[in-house]
Order: sequence, then structure tokens, then C-alpha cells
Amino acid sequence: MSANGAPKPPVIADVARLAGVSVPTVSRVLTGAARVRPEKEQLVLDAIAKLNYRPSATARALVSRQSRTIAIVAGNTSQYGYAETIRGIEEEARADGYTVTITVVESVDDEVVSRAVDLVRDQSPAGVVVLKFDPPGVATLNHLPHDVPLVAVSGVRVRDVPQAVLDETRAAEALTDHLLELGHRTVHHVRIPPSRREDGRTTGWRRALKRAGVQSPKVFEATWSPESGRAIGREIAGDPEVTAVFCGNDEIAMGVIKGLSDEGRRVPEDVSVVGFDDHPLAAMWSPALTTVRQDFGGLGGRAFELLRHAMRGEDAKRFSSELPELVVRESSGPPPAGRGRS
Amino acid sequence: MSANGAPKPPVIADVARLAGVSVPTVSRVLTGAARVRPEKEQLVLDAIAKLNYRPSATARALVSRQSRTIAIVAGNTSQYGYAETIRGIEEEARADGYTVTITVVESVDDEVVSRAVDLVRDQSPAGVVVLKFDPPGVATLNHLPHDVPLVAVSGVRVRDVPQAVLDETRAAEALTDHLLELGHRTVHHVRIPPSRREDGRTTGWRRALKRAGVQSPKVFEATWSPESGRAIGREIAGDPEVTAVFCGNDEIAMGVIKGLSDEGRRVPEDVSVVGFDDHPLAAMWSPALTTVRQDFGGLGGRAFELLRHAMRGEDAKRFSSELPELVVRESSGPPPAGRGRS
DNA sequence: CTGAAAGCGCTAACAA
DNA sequence: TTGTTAGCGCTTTCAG
Repeated sequence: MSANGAPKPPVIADVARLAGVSVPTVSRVLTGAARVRPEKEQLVLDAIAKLNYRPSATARALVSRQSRTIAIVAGNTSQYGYAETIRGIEEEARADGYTVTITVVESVDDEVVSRAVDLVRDQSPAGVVVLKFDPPGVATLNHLPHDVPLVAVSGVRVRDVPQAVLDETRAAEALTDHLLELGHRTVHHVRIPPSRREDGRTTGWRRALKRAGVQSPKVFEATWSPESGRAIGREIAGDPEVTAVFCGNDEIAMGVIKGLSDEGRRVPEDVSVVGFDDHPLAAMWSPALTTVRQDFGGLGGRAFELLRHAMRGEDAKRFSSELPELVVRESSGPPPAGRGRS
Repeated sequence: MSANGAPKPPVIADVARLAGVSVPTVSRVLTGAARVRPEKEQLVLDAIAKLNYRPSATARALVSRQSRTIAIVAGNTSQYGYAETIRGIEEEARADGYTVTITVVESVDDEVVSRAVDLVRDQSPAGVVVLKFDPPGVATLNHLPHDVPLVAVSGVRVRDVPQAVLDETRAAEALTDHLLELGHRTVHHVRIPPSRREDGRTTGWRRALKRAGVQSPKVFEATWSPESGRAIGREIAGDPEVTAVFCGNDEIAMGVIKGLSDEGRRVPEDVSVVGFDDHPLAAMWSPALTTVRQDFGGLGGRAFELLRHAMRGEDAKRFSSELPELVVRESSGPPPAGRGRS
């Protein structure tokens, strides 16, 4: 138990000693905060290499009052869109030497939200990205301290916070237009749990319908589970008025198609069904799904980009939007004979 | 710029002052390290509440040399199994007041791996969970310092490190047996990228075949993308010998089915196809997928459980295994007439 | 350009 | 039981 008890990692003082300089000098070459005579700098560099020294992130965080950490707050992490967005953020952050933490907020319950907020604050992160695709995300966003760089990621723009969005509203319009152009009289909508009163997907659908002069029919409410889509599919199978359905995401669309086929209705011959996201399995589905491609990974990357600006204190870029691309495949087609627009 | 420059968060000294006690006393009630007279304790508690004080995790980490952070290392994060496992870990960890960080290792490249290892070390995490479902995970595991509590998560057991596993080998055997019992002469296998020479899924398949006295046919190699499964499906569509296919995961199975149907072959009438994982969409598929249910979320939870033991220094629990459950649905059936076992 | 001194917020050791 | 004194490893004044 002498020279052996765990080979403690080298600290800055060890480097200084080995290089024959003072601790602050080592610090200076580490941070580049001030110029150091080249020869000494080399000595320090050699010592660092020799000892395989790494500065303590913790100590740095203590003195600078912030860590090289980005906190991601999300209401969900395993859902495709969330997972991909997180991956995108992590990738960019890692390239910049940041570590990302994940904090999930499971509900809008005050207790839960404030616990999550505390967890985030305790990390004194250099920045925070909140995925506000759902109510928990939104709730948390509102309780987060405003003294730390913050960006939100979502489908619709709000004020106050820099934001990376996918223009879901316009994408939903395009999708609805596509169905209308195929000759359908109207388009029904199955929505996923909205992040607030109404999401861009629903708004875009409504807008396209209005522009075409048709009144929006009653909205069907799905959960995040494909099973809920299936139930709705079964339900609408009996209604001949329904010839086109726009679903909140691909997974729900798959469920709806399943439910429809449970009842013997064919897609797209009897009813057209379109999704949203271009899930990796969308093209594998039978029929292959017509949908809209969302680059969630890129969205995450753009969010980090915005955050980087905010962390630098540059207030310039506060908004980054992108229009998803319409992908027409097999699940959409003209309405059955006699049921189209006159 | 006087009493206004950002309302700095209260520190322990503020609490001590307000409560009229010394700083260490506050620390004592915070940590419970030593008994404090109840009346003073109350004073401290009041002050803490009044100031809305939260101890600095950073300062604590500096002195204790470790943070309330769990680092998760993974080769992938958006894939269903990974994402769910991560969710499971995070959930348990959060309940214990830990924050989780994600570090992804994109390849087995030395540079990449050591960068990831550094990123992890810099956090001085209280523990590390590595998802060694793939080569990058395995590679990183081997380079991680052994002086921090570590647990691995995977499908097969290895020595040295505490581990939470799903018994994929036995599950694969059960699935293969199921196909054999249906009357198929042999079962073909499409595998996903293995974490090492061979994974449990492949081993179990081989073992079941051997037990049945049939030689294992050539293995088809898929990537993580369903598209690769589709290509393989098209390829095997022409081979009448192939009547049953066991795929490395559900997504690949969906791809294979798509490829088969591209070529006009029906599932399960012409060929049976089974997957692995019980993906949320497996039941929505047409035909609904026969597969094996894996509780990835639970797996993550058990991994954290193991880690908690390791962090406490208890060396007791070092292994946690669970047998996935066979789920027979529609994609498997007897071989076509004349092509079954004599 | 460089070193000595101070201090980030907290816990641990030591007296009292 | 409690306060005083030392640091944890680093960056930041401040002299020189």
C-alpha cells in the first residue's frame, strides 16, 4: 500500500514540475490565454505528452462556472425523430469537444419538471437544447433559467428563444395538396399528441384544406403508439367518406394502414394514407409510404450550430428553418371511382 | 451595473451566514456526514429553502474526485435497441439523482476510440455503461480505464466486466426450433453486423440446426439498413431451397420480406421469415412478424442496477441475464407442399 | 513574459 | 456538536 495505491492521474503541478516552469505558465499554454516563450512552451508540451496529462474538466468548470457540457432536455428519447435529433446534436457537439447529457422529462407534472430543471442546473452546462416536440419539453423550456445559452428544437416557431425548426406547416400543406390534386374531395387527419394546442402538421393540413375551399373534418387523435393508429384505421374503414388520410407520422400511418387492411380495405385503391418523417421503414412498407422526408439528424446539427453562436454571445443567428421534402411513393393514389371531386 | 449584474446563485456561505452557523455545519446537514443539533439543522434547512440553494455539483465533484454522472458509451444511438436501452438506463439513473451523458464511438479507428475514451475520462463519471452491441463498443470497452465502475450491456457474456445481457443465443435457438418444427428442412440466416466474430443470434441459430442434424447454410450479411435486407430478399427469392429465413433483427426481416415480395414470393406461404427484437412495428407489419421479444428498456435498467452495486464497491452481482420471449405471429408457417422435411 | 498569491464552492481533518 | 484550517486542480489577478 505504498507506491501502488492506484496510479493517480497527473495534475497540472506535475507538469509544471517536470517542465521546470510555474503552474500558471502551464495553464497559459493550455488555454492560450497569454503568450509564452516558445522554448518554454515546448518544454510544457513535452511534459504534457510524457505524462499523458489531461486537465481536469471539473476544476476548470469550478473556476469558470461552466462546464464543457451541453444538456439535452427531451420528453422522449427512443422515438425515431427524437433519437435521430439527439444523434445529430451529439455528433456536432462531440466534434467541438463537448459532452452531451440527456435529461428526460416524462410529464408536465410540476414536480417532474422542476426536478428535471434542477438536474440540468446542477450540471452548469455551457448550453441547453430542449426538444420541444411535446408538452413536457415545452413546459420545461418555460422553467429553465434564462442565464444559460438555450436553443429549442421543434416544428413550429415561437418567440424568445433561438430555434431550429423543420417547417412542418408547409410540409403538411404540400402533402395535403398532393392528396387533393389526386382528386380527393377532402383529406382526413390523424394527429399525434401535439406539443401545444395545435402543431404545424395539423395547421398545415387545415390551411391547405381551407385554401381548397373545403372544411376540415373532425381530427382523429392518436397516441405515440402504432397500435392507436390501427384502432383508428379500423374505425374509419367503415366510412366511405374517408378516401384520404394524412397521419401525424409514419408509424401511425402504418398502424392506420394495418387497421384498414384488418377490415379488408386496400391502400391506396380504396383509401390513400400518407405519413410524415420518412421513417427508415417507410420505403419497406407495403405499400411503400408516401410521406415527407425530415432530416432530424441535420436538425440536431443545426440546433447545435445555433447554440454555438449563443454560447459565443453572438446574437446573430436565432433561427434556422428547413423545408422537408415530399416523397411520393405507393400509399397515395386517386380516390376510388365515383368518390372523387366532381 | 451594481446590484444587478445577474442574480448570482447562492453559495454555501450565503446559507451559513443566513442561518448563523459555519459553512461546514451547512455541509454537514447537506451530506449527513455528522450529526448536527436539530435546532441548528432547522435553521440551515430554512435558509436553504429561503435562498433556493442548490449545492454546486462541480465543487463537490472536485473535492470528491467524482461526479454524479453516468457515462454511456455506444456505437449508435438512434437504432431502436440502443435507444430503448439508453432510455432504460437514463430512467433508473435519474431516479437515483444521476445525470447521464452519451458518448458515441463511430468506428473502431484508434483515433476515434481514444478520443471517446478521453471524453469519458474528462467527465470523471461515477460509473460507465458501455453498449457493446457492436465493434466500436467492444473496442472502447477495452481501452476504458479500469479504475472506474464499469458495466457492459450486450447479447453475449464475456469475462472480466459485470454485465447485463439478453440471452440471445437461447432465443435464437428457440426461434430456429420453431421454424424447424414447422417442417422446414433448414433455416437460412441473414445476420446484422456482429460485435465480434460471431454473435449470440448467429450462434444460437447454428446450434439449433446442429442439434437437428442439419448443416448450417451460408450466412447472408446485412448492414443495419433495412435496404440491405431488401437486396438479400430479392437475391434469395430465386432459390427454391430457401423456405425459412431467420433475420438478425426485425428491421432486416421487414426488408427481406419486401425484397421477397418485390420478386413475387409470398410470406409465409412461399417462405417464412422471422425477425428478432419485437420492434414496435413488428405487429403492424403485413404479415405480422414472428419474432422474439427483447426488453431493451429493462435491460438498461438492469445494467444500471449492476452499476449501482459496482459503484458501492459491492462485488456481488456481476451478471444479469434474461431470456427473451418467443412471439409467434403470421410471418412463419409450414413450408410449401413438397418442400418440407420428408 | 512569468511567477507568487488568491480564490472558485465545497468537504475533510483537526481541534475545541 | 461545532468552528477553524486546509486543500481538491485549475485560472486569474497582480507584481515584477
